[in-house]
Amino acid sequence: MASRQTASAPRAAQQRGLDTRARIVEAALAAFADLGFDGATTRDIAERAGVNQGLITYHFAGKLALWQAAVDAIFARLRDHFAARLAGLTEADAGTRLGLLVRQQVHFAAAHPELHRLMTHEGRHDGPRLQWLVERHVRPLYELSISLIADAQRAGLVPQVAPMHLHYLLLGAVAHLFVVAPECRRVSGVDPLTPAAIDAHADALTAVLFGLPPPAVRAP
Amino acid sequence: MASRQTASAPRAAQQRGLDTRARIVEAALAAFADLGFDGATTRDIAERAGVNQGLITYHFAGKLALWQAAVDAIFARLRDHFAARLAGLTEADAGTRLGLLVRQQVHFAAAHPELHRLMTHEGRHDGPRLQWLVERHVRPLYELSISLIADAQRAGLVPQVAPMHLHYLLLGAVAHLFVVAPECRRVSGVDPLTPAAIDAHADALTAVLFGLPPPAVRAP
DNA sequence: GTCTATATTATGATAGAC
DNA sequence: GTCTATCATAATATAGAC
Repeated sequence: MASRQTASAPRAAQQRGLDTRARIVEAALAAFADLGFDGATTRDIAERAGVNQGLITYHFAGKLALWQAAVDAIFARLRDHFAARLAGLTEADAGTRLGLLVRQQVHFAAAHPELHRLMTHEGRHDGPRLQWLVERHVRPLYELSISLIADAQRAGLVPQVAPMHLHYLLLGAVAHLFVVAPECRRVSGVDPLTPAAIDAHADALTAVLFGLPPPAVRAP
Repeated sequence: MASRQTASAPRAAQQRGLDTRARIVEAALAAFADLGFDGATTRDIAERAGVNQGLITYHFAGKLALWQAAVDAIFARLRDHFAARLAGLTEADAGTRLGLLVRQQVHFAAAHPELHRLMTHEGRHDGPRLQWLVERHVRPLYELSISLIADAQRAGLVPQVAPMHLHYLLLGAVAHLFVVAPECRRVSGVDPLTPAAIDAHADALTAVLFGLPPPAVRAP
């Protein structure tokens, strides 16, 4: 990496650089999720991160490289979330597994709406950015999702329709409420980001999906 | 309106102006749905409409007024769609009515993905534009949706959860596939905008929602 | 590593010819 | 009604001081 110093260089300056880099990535993630690639400006990102605009060019090759770093960060967060909460669940039956997975998706979407906001920006135009995003992050998750849905179908837990449709149907059902949270607040008066509303949304989704009341094992 | 001529003025020029105006609104709708208010440029809109950029300033007070005209146009299309296809269905039972309504929403979202693309752009930031959008267009539709959901719940057709959650859950489930159609094409190889895929999505949604195979009465 | 200053391009809006 | 030309502003990226 261009900003990495040699082994004999002062550690303090190196550490400071990494912190700044992380703060820039965090600000970039928020900005890109809010406004999309073209809508977000490097000036705004620098301001959100509390640094000068010139520093972005120092730490990243350009706006695209910064966007890629932000995308990597949010997908890493997604993997961490599910690795931490669904580990050692391979022995549970397919129904319990899918139910918890769906609840965890709702909780993640509420805690990190940046992911779906980013995806709804990028998913609508084909091009080099979408190609990179799909090959690097989306495809593995999509294939995992499809195989889990097929498992649940073999167990008779969800309708026997094409898994692709079930996948996108669930994705939209899980996340749309949190993507348009300000609209929901205005039209209904309810803030969907409160813990009670998040749980209510997970309950609604599992009730619709399984035609049943929510499972006894609740998500943390 | 500033462009309206007096009664004695030539009708041909007036008609030409209205046609141009309509073409600009159409191009603006596509651009705003694709890129959002800030991302879309008046130059791009003028180019898509095949007119000069200066004409936009002549026909509309500014970018905001053009955006409002585009929003009015897509919501008028929504009302026309449902007025034409669900008229005289008040005698049908609540189940048939809700099933057909959901199928029609899928068909509309596929035929006019601009509506949900617009809403997912505007719904995420509060401000004057969202306020205008909600008060003018969203609130009446939201209240209609909530009352239809409550009807279906009284008939025992859908789970007894808060109608607001069911509303946003359905909206996302209906439209997300079409909003991110390019992503779907890349990751799954399926074009969601083909008639077969649209029907398959409607089938999947009704199967999940009612826990049943699709109804005998199919949407046209 | 961080900042200031600036070159270059593209935006929304306007003025005025036809 | 429609077009060309242009202004003022704000964008990304760069150069160079500290």
